[in-house]
Amino acid sequence: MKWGLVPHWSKHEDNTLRTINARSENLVKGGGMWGSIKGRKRCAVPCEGYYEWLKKGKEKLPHFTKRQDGKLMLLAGLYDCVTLEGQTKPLWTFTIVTTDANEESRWLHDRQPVILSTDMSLQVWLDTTSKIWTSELSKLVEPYSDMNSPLTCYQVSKEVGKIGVESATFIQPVSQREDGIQAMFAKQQGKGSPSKRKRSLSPKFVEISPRPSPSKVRKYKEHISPPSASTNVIDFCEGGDEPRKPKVEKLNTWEDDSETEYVDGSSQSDSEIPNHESRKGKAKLGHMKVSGNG
DNA sequence: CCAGACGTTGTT
DNA sequence: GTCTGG
DNA sequence: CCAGACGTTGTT
DNA sequence: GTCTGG
Repeated sequence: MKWGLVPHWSKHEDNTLRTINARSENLVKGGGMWGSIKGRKRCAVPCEGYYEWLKKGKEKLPHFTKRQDGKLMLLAGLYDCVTLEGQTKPLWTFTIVTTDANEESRWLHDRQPVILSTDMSLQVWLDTTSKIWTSELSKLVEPYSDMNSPLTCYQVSKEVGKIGVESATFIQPVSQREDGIQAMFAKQQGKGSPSKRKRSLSPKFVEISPRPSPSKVRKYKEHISPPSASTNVIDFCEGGDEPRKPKVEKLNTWEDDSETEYVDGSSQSDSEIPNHESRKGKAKLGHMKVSGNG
């Protein structure tokens, strides 16, 4: 299952219609490419939270938003499945529904994923038996306002924005990293030889694979990548109920190949679309399970 | 009728 | 798939 | 050090 | 190619 929904009527890979987000306004409005999907193929996307880049002039400061209670967040999503011409394997993809940012998070960005915070909302969203969009669903995709499940948001390391680098530590507050005790300690240790300093200053993350050169990445973006931008970058983790430390089962590598499991017990290899996309979506950081009918 | 469009966020 | 414009 | 940016109009 | 921000 890959982030970036490819509609089931697609013949070939079409990056312009591979959407990472679906605007709730367009679901409510009706018509368009969501018409044939929104009534039948809704899913929930579990994650620790989502990244958003605060634009401060020229600066782009990544922030992480999550539930204050530390439980997994469930985002409203749509999914689809298509076997493209010349392919044998079906391609499973999903998109995340966005809505206006609520007042509390508007300082950060004008959009926000739709968060399913109650059993009720989850049930309603995942119930596709009617196969149609209802006014009840339209209510669900309004800006987040569940006072019983408050969110929290804080700045995180800019490392998260680097191509080809992944770490569960990216969801930690920047105050505990760049400015914090760890960094101080690292600097002290490095006082001696330059080589030691270099080593001790950057164990903030584990570099999994060689970072491609900017030019390569640029080419890669131009030719292969899905929509050039994503607002909501998600770290997916294993499903579950208990709050826990982010557990990274399988970090992305440039030639990563992971399996996605589905509720029906089947699984699919994720090898076709290489890392740039997963890097954008971080959809392969750990395993993701998709709930819903189909 | 048929061909063509259908999307999102934002340079992560 | 489904709607719209020509 | 090295990844990433590298522009211009704007006001009409 | 070259500069700069982190």
